[in-house]
Amino acid sequence: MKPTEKADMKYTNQRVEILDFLREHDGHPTVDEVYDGVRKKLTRISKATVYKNLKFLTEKGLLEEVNVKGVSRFEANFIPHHHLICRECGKMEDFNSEQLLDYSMKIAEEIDGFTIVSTSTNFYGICKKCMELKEET
Amino acid sequence: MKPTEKADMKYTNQRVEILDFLREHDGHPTVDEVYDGVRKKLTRISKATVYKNLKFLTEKGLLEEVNVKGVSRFEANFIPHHHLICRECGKMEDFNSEQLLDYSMKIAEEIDGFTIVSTSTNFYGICKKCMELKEET
DNA sequence: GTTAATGCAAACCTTTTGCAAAACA
DNA sequence: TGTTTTGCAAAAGGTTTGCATTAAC
Repeated sequence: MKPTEKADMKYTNQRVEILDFLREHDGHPTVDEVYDGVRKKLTRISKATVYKNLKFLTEKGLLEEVNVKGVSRFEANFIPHHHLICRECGKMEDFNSEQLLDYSMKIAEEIDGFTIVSTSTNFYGICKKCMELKEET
Repeated sequence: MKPTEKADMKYTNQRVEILDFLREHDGHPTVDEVYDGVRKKLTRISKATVYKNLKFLTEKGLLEEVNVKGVSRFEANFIPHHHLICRECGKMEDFNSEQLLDYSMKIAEEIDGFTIVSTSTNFYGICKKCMELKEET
């Protein structure tokens, strides 16, 4: 959590459940997945509330929005990291490499016209499951 | 262009103009920017045609779709490269570093459960223009 | 001459908004 | 109690689809 962004916000049940859900699911859930997940505990939550909170929490800096194949996904992991992305099914996993972060930030020093504050590398390929499906045919 | 993807497609005026436009504009145009740009030459083109073609050409592998702040953007540059992304305005520029590509692919060799075929690093920060705007206030 | 692509309008999401009621601090 | 947030329903955006017409090969 970014301390500077704490501000005056109310920790409603809905908000807490959404944050908890995202902290427990690091597979970068979509809006619908968050909605379905949170609804198991808060059966009466509306999708508008999910939308409002995902937007709000992203603006506050408590969540990060990423996008794969045109679909918004959310994550609560603020430790800088990389992503493994399946070109077939859109699945997205976190991948850590301190080495690569360091290397990228070093390269960032050469960049003009942009003040770089962070980097993240996407690794594109095919996940195990999709690979197996391909081999079957 | 990926030769394997050439297949049987018709090179209509609309399609050619969309491809040309994207090849001449490496600033990762949005759908609306493509539409506005192409309409200067083909005044009667419909937005549905732009949507259909952007989708079709992306599936054929002639375009790549990227996403910044929830907005789809398209590019025709298939030489592996990185991106400089402004967290303020969403502007996106290409950035080349053969070094970093090599380094990332080397790291990719360690990855289990994903067969990695390419990598791309995003450099996040603030562009010159947004930085100046911030300093004014 | 066939087949594929266009343009228009309608249909379809997905996301946002307005507002009274409820929940938080 | 005052302010923020919720939930609902309606509105707004963005994207896709159906189909007759037109263009490409």
